[in-house]
Amino acid sequence: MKLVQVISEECCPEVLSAPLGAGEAEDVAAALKVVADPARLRLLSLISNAEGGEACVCNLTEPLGLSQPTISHHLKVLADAGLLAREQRGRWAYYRVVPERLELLRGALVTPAASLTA
Amino acid sequence: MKLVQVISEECCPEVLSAPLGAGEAEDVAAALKVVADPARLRLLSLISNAEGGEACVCNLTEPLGLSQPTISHHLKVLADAGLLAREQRGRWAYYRVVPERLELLRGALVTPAASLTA
DNA sequence: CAGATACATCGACGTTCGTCAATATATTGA
DNA sequence: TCAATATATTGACGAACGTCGATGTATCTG
Repeated sequence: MKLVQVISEECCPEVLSAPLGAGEAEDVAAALKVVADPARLRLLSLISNAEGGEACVCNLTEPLGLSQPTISHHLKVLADAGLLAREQRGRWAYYRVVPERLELLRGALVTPAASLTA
Repeated sequence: MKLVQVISEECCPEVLSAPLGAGEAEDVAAALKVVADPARLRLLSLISNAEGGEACVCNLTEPLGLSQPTISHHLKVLADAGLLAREQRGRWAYYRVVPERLELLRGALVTPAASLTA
């Protein structure tokens, strides 16, 4: 997961605003790929709607119906992409959504018409 | 590619606004997966910035450096997802971006804070 | 220190996906 | 009708990805 660094640094240019270079396209695609997974979308959704806006792994394993290693894996992917913040408290690891990062992703999908409207 | 129908019909709920069900998560993920590919992002970008906002396959093969069948494949994926409109004129097939569909995708990634601001 | 709990990492397996060469289909023009 | 052009479809291959069981690591408790 080396893409993560790239994502954190310069992602994401608006796809429709100017012809996308090969490198830019890969960066944006990598960033979108993180979110283009049902399990990870549900994790974002569940954490965002949890009490206090945060949740530990133990709260997420059951509702998703996936194994604990799988949940941990997805949380790591999301955290590496900057979409989740991780905080260790005792033996629990609490995750919370980083909305700014999601907004950056949204920005990549802006349409020229919508930009003028805003 | 049966997902296409689903996408066209009811996609996409806001991920962070309410706990996402398994089915909804799969729908949104499928819709995002269409866009989470470097070649398809460049196609959207090139077509959007082409003269008249449209382009035929012959104009897209060279700049992407991919084979004609691969370009046709990606165009079909994008068109099936409703992100591109296809029009046959003579022996050429012209594609143009459907901005509304992209906006729908953006809507799925809205953050609660951003919704209030808007 | 020993056991239990919460989470991360590792290694492996099956599936999905992007890509291409080969071929099929369709439209134009001579 | 026949050749040429533009695009779509098919079949196959390799790489990437999601998933799991087994194991490792860290923290708390008695």
